[in-house]
Amino acid sequence: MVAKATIDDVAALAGVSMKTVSRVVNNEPNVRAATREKVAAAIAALDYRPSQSARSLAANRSYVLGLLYDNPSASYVIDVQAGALATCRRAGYDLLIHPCKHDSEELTQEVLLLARQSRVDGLILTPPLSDIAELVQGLVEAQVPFVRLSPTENKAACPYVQTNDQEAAYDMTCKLLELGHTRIGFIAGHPDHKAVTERYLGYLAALKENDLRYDRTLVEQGYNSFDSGRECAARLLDLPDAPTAIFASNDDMAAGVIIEAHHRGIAMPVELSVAGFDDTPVAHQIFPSLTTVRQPIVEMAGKAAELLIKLLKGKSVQMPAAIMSCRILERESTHQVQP
Amino acid sequence: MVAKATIDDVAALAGVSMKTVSRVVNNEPNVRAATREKVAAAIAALDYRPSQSARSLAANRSYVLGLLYDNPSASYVIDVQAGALATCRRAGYDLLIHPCKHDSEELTQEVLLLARQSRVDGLILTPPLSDIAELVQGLVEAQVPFVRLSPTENKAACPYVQTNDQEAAYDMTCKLLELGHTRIGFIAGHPDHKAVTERYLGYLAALKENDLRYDRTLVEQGYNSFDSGRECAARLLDLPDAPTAIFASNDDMAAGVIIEAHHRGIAMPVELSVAGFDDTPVAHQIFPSLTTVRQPIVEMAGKAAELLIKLLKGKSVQMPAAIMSCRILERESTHQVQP
DNA sequence: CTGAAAGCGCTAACAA
DNA sequence: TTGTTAGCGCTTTCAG
Repeated sequence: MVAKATIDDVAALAGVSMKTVSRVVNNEPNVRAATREKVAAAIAALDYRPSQSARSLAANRSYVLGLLYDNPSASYVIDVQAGALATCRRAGYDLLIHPCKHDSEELTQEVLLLARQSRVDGLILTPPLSDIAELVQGLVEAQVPFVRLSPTENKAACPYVQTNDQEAAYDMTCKLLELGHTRIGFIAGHPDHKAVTERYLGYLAALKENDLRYDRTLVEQGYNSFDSGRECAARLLDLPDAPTAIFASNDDMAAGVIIEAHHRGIAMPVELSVAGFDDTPVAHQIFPSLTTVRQPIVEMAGKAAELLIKLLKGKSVQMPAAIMSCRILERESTHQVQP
Repeated sequence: MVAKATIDDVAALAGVSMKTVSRVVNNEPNVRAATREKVAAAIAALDYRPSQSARSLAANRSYVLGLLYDNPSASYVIDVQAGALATCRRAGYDLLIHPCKHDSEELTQEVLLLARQSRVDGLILTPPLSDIAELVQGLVEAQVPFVRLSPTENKAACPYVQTNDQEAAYDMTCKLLELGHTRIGFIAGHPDHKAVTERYLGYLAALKENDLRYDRTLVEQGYNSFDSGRECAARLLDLPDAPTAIFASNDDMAAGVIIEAHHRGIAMPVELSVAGFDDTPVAHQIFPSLTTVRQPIVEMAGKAAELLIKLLKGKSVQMPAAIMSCRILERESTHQVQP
């Protein structure tokens, strides 16, 4: 490897002090335009690249954000990563990923270590970690800067980004009602995953709004997985008075519904309408393709990283920080109820 | 944040020198057991955590590995990340993710920057980046340590990990032949993605081995995506003498085949057998569930990280470094040919 | 607007 | 087996 130029080399070549070079590199004010150009030329000539480790040690910041998640959906995680990274790159930050177990005993300690070792300057939490009270509490106490995606509790703890997904669940339910369905099955999300379970509230609100009585047998407890969706669907379809539409709290479970219906020879969407939530890749790779809700995950994560960086710069961030909109995607799996 | 203890504090409390503490922390030899314990006690008492930035600067290594990828399959990327991270954690490393564009002009420069800024000590390249000659060349020249997953070219450049996936493609084709299929359509992978396109060789070898003449019209050029798979399927199914089985080079394209067949009212697997490759989540979320090939991706990535860390420690790594085995998963989408 | 000096917290090289 | 002395390459502080 070619010997790397240091800030001293640049300073010498430009005929200025180290500090001036530092100012130019960091876009600090108080440098004459002419000086700035001279330094820029020297930097270019030497192909100088600041050492991150030296910067980190001296400035006591790593210029790295940590992304925490415990989510089995690969597409969700990839989207969050992509959004966060896009912002990071623009701002000169890198992203350290840190998958973990939301039910681990040592979760808080493990995460605090990241900050204590000065590996990350701040953290982005995604559901269901956004709602782990102990973790949130621990970060607040240790004064580690962080932002959350889709938290449902203790929203004052830190800035956050969320969507109107409860409203979208309401709209989706209304759409099914408009199609003439009166018996709409619902598959709830994993109890530990608040952001998903709250979609249930949208379902309930829509029923109430339309004066439909709430039938407890139409609601099944799922666990966000394909298999759990399939099991819930089996129970719903076994009902003497089975639903004509099933709304699952996420796409994986909705896919389970569709597969279970296929195996029973139920024609979709004519005999059964199915709706999901998330617009994961499976939603359009399945037959019939799934009517679902798309959240702007990439944008949310980008916004979250943006808020975090703002926070790191000491700027105050007003809360609630950002609420973004979901969109219903009507595809093949929903249909007018049959007489 | 509580004032963090430094190595000096530990040394003072333990009544030894800074260097001895350093030795204990880094598990270096030449410390008496008693001293080691004394230091360990002091570390525990102060809850001392070494600063990564200071370590990085002094030792000139970041203890961070970089993971490079340009792969649209979320599940593939997540699996690679999981495998690499598992190894990293055991070895005290962190993982920086770096998605990029394999056809970008500045790819090599951009990647070299990561190493030059001392952000990463070494890199893991995944397909299709494993086969970007300029990038590989650039890393070799800059003496940046790296390992590759599933490279097909210039294998002497660095250690690598691969699977016997060409053999698996051969086996899968044989399996279809055994089921009585003689007209087996094949959907090739994206030309830029060598690791996928080479599966075609397995298909060809199986035909040859079984004395089946090669029919050019049965082979379609796909681009790894669901949509391209669907388009290829449409062309194959439009053939006057359409195939009774279609083998797609990956699951996304196979899913496209299944959906296209559904829309044409073709009963699967009775009228058409479909096989894929990769065992992505869609493979079992689709109807009929997909017969496919599972590569041990998590293990491969773990092994790759292991090799890289070995390399960083100056140990020599023999090449070819590791070849891992694929497994065919027979599910619902393949069936005896109909008379 | 610019610069000199003093570290950041650790490891490396060398002594003892 | 242990300790001492120098830095690593930057940013910060404070002086000009």
